[in-house]
Amino acid sequence: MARKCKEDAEKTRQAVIEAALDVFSEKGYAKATFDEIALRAGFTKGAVYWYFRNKADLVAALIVEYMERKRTEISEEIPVGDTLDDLLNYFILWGTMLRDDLRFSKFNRFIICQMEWSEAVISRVQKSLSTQKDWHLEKIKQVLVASDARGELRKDVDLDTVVEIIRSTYMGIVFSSLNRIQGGDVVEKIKMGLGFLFDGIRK
Amino acid sequence: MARKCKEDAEKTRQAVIEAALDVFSEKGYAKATFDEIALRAGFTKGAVYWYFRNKADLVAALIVEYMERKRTEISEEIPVGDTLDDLLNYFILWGTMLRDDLRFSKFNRFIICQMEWSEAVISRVQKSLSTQKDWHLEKIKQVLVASDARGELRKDVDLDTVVEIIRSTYMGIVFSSLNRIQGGDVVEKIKMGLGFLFDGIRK
DNA sequence: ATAAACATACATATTGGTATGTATTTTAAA
DNA sequence: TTTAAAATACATACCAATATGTATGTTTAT
Repeated sequence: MARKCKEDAEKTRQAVIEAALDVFSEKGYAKATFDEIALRAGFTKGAVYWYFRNKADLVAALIVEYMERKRTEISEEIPVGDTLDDLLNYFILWGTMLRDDLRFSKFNRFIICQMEWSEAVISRVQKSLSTQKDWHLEKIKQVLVASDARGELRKDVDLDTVVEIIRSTYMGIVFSSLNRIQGGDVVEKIKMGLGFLFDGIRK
Repeated sequence: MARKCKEDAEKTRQAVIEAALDVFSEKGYAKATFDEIALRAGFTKGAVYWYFRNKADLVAALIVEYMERKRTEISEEIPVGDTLDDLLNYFILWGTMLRDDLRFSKFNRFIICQMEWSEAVISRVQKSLSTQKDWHLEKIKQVLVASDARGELRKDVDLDTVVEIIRSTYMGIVFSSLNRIQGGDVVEKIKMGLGFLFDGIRK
C-alpha cells in the first residue's frame, strides 16, 4: 500500500508496538520474528522496519512507551503526604494498576520473566529514560527521611538500607505474583507485607 | 579423538555444563551456540550433542545439577529449630551461599535475569525436580505454624499469606542484589529486611 | 513532483541438528 | 590369555530451515 496521513501513520506505529507485546509474550523475545509481529499488526515486515531499525530498537521503544505512559497516568493520583501510610498507599496504587491493567501486567510479566536483557536493549532503554531516575526509590527515601525526622522510626534502622529493603519487598511481591509463583491478590499482599514491615521499623 | 574411560567422560560432561553456564551468562540463553559452548569446554559440537539432545536439554541439565548440588551441600547445615530466629538463620545461610559461591551466584543471575523461560525448559526442569517441592515454602510454613501454636504471632496475621510474603521478601532482596539494582551486602539486607518483617508479625 | 508509507522480493548468514567417520575401551567368546 | 566384535566418546562435514536486513517497487498525501 501507500502513504497515509500522519495520524494513520502513528496508528500503524502503535499497532506494531501492541502486536510486538503480544508476540513477545507468547514466543519470548528471541523467538519473536518481525514477520509475525507485522502480520499480527495487519502489515508486512516492511512497515516494521520503516519504524524500527531492528529488534532491540523495537523492544526498547515498547518498554519506553509503556513506562512513560503508565508514569504520566499514575503520577496525578499519587498521594502527596510523607507518612508511612502515604507510602503504603503509594505502593497499593501501583499494585492496583498492575492488577487491573491487563496490558500493563502483560508488559511487566514480559520484561521480568520472558526477556533476556542484552546490552543492546539496556543501553537503548537507558538512553531514552535517562532523565527520569528510579521512581520508587525517590518516593521511599523522601518519606523515610521525613518520618525519621519526626522521630517515628526505631533508632537502629539504617535509612539507606531500609529504603532498599522496602523497594525489594515490593518488587519481590510483584515478581512472585507476575511469575505466577503465587496466587491470590497482589494488592492484598502488598498491603500486608509492607504493612508488617512498616510496623517492624516503627518505634 | 576417541573414547575415554568413564571418569574422563563424566569430566567432559561437567566441563560442558560449566562452559555452558559461562557462555549463557555472557551471551544470554538465546544467543549461546553449541559451537561456542563446545569450544569453550575444549571440545567440538559433537561432544555436546553426545550428552544433550538440544539446548533446552542442556540448560535443564545445568539447572537441575546446580540445584541438586547446592541443595545437598546446604541441607546439612540448615538450623533444625522452629523459631523465627531459626528461620532467619535459614535465610542467612542461603544468602551467604549466594554471596560467597561465585559460580552459584552466576548461575542464579543467569536463570533470573538472562533467560527466557520457554515451556520446553520449564517442563524438562519440573520433570527432573518433580520429587522435591519448593524448599523455602516448606520451611517457612513449618516455622510459622509452630510459632503460631506457641502464641508468638499477632492474631490478625493470615498464616498462608504471610508465608508467601516472607518468601517474596527474601526473593525480592536476592533478586535486587543479583540484578545489580542494589549494591551492599545481601546477607546484611536479609538480616535486616526479614528481621523487621518478623518484628512486625510478632506479638 | 516529491517524499512518505508501506509491500515485495531477495541475498545472506547463522545455526540447530544430523549423518558419518574413527580411535579407543569394554566385553566376551575361544 | 588372547583376540575379535561391539559399543563408547567423541570429531568432522554437511544440510535445511529460518530469520535478519536490504534493495527495490508502488501508491498516495502534500
